[in-house]
Amino acid sequence: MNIGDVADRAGLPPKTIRYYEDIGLVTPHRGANGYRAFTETDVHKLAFLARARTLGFTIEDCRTLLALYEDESRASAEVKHIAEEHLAQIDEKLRQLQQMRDTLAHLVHACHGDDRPDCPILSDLANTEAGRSGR
Amino acid sequence: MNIGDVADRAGLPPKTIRYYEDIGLVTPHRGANGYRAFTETDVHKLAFLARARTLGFTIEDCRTLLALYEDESRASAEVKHIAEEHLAQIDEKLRQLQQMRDTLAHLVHACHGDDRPDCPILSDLANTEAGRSGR
DNA sequence: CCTTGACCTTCCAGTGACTGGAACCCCTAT
DNA sequence: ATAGGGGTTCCAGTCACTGGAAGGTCAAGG
Repeated sequence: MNIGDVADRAGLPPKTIRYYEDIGLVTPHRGANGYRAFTETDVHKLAFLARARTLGFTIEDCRTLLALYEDESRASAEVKHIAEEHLAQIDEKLRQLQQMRDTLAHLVHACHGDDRPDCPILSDLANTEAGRSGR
Repeated sequence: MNIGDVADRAGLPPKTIRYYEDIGLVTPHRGANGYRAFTETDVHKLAFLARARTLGFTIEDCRTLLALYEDESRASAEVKHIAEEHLAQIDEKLRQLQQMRDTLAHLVHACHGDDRPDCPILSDLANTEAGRSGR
């Protein structure tokens, strides 16, 4: 199968698939014309990667997960460990983002947003000390 | 003032301050020895930038916000507009992250995580169709 | 005066995970 | 023969820094 069809089926742009080959995540064979010739297994792997990426795993995590997937004698504990670490990072990021959101929402709410120059948002940015803790 | 002290006061690494000069966010003068000589105004600007960055504004947003801050005849509506767009992006990102988190938490919960190979996490990744919608 | 160590300078390269674009080749249909 | 829609490689750019090398400067202590 050619890269375009694989892209459609795996849900990844051709560019990304070429990139994944570059970094050794997939190793499709080549046809006589120099085109990449993907097998069903390749497509399956790429779909696996696409799904793992949408769950936010890093490429290196994906590499490991793929290896575990192909290792029939894996321990599920290993997979779970990776997922748990990732989950913890997501939680941390969520916490930070939520904090940002709260502060920002508060500031946006406080700004009247008309043609006058007074602006609580700029005031907050300017005053390193003021209005930082507690919200 | 030298860059190290400014770094301490503004809460930014020296490297970052040099980078900000590179991209034209601050333009400190130079002393006879070639060292950057920062004024109080520079420090204030850098603290402003540091705060804006912790709120997640892009560098380009920061540039605009700084310009607005220094423009006494600004309209607060302009500031508010930038903040609202940014807030919307944060909300979108939060939504995506939360979705990721939910799916991932579900999978982690379902995986027994022992030395056996069976693993719902890998199963999910492998089956593009299954178990995708609804959780 | 010399040295030590902490600071400062510039410049180059790398990060993560792609993405855009140029220049070129190949295949199929008309 | 040609037109189009594939495919190929390679290089550069994204974002906001960050690390490191190679070298200049300054204040304090011996």
